[in-house]
Amino acid sequence: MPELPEVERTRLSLVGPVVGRTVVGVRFGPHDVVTGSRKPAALLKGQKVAAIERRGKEMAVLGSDGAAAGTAVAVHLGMTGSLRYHKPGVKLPKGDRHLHVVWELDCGGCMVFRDPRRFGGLWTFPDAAELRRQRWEHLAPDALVITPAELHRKLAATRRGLKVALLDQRVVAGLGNIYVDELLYLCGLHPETAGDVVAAATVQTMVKRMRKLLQRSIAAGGSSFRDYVDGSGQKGSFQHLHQVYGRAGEPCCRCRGELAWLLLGGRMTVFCPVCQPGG
DNA sequence: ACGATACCCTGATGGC
DNA sequence: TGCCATCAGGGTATCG
Repeated sequence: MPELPEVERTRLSLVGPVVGRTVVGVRFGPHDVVTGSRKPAALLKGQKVAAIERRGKEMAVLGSDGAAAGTAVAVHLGMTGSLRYHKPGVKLPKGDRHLHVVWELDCGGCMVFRDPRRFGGLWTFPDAAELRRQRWEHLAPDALVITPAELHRKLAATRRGLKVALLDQRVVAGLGNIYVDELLYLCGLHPETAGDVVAAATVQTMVKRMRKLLQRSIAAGGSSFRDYVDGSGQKGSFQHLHQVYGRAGEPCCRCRGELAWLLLGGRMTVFCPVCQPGG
């Protein structure tokens, strides 16, 4: 469930306590969630954390080895993943089978990757350039960065419905089920509207509203449903501002009509048939 | 190129 | 109280 706003909150909350720290040890849980080298050095042992970046729903923890470039770890939170910093002295629960990787830092604190459902994972690369090339090359521009012209070009190239197209990370990176439904509602667009019939001017409005939506959610700490928390354990509150997601059968905020739902691309899709006509 | 479907996995939920 | 069935969903893979 972590989408762009939740991943960005996680990143922001980790930058302070983790960037600049040196990784003095790496411990692994019982499940292997690492693709690529599992050597401690590949997971930044002995290196300083130089930066934590984000593209779409994906984070990258970049190491630096003195003057030399360090290794790089891509982190995807999947559905239930979290990346958290724990202060020195905080005891991790014993026997937690969902703790997958613990990075011990020179401050005495640690960073922990936990993911019960294991839809997320870690990918190690020799350096940041390799990570970007191998892992991020196929991703579209980030939803906060993409220009209307770029999005229009991608949508014009597909006949798929907007719901399915916007969930595709090769079209725009960072949107998931929640924010796509919210965005289409804000734009008054039916989720089955074919991508290639959307006018450039409409896409321009869409990009504006998308940025506003995502930035508002980031400001509210993201959306917490069951258990999403950021890197410091903080919950978000944007779920209280959702207008359609999770509200099928309830009244539309605008017209008071009943919100409908459809299964599109295997995803529960909630929309207002009156305010989002067509399809 | 697209839609449909299955898979990965576990916690939460609801019925009995 | 407990046991089962069901469901959710991001990404990937496969089939038609």
